[in-house]
Amino acid sequence: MLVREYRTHGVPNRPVKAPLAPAAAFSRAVQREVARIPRGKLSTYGDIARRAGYPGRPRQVGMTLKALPEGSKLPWHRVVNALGYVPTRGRWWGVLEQIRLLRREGIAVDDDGRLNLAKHRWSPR
DNA sequence: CCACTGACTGGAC
DNA sequence: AGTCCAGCCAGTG
Repeated sequence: MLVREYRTHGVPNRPVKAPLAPAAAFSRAVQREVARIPRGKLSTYGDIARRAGYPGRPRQVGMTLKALPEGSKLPWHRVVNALGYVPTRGRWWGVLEQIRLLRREGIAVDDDGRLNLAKHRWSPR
């Protein structure tokens, strides 16, 4: 399975000895946290980054999700931005797909991708 | 090497 | 409530 991974050197409290080593740990941590989001619930890039142990790295979470393989079973669609809408930046059809998947889980999303984040935002126990 | 672009966020104003 | 901006860091040209 091809999953592009990103370096995490420079992460506060988590110095990486070999700067050129791919950060498999980052990718794995992110995927682990995304996998925990229950059906019908939402999370944000920032939340995932924090829970994965990399606070302040929401952008890298986005990069990791973007790099997921086509048939990934990960509920990547449950991750939206902190402003409460499905991110469009740098994507084309992924947006419509994400909206479709969210609606299928009972989350109301308007055609512009806006949704009620406060209502569905998930916090792990 | 420099500039710019990404599935971002929190704080400042 | 909107806009700006620094921080973020791998890729690309």
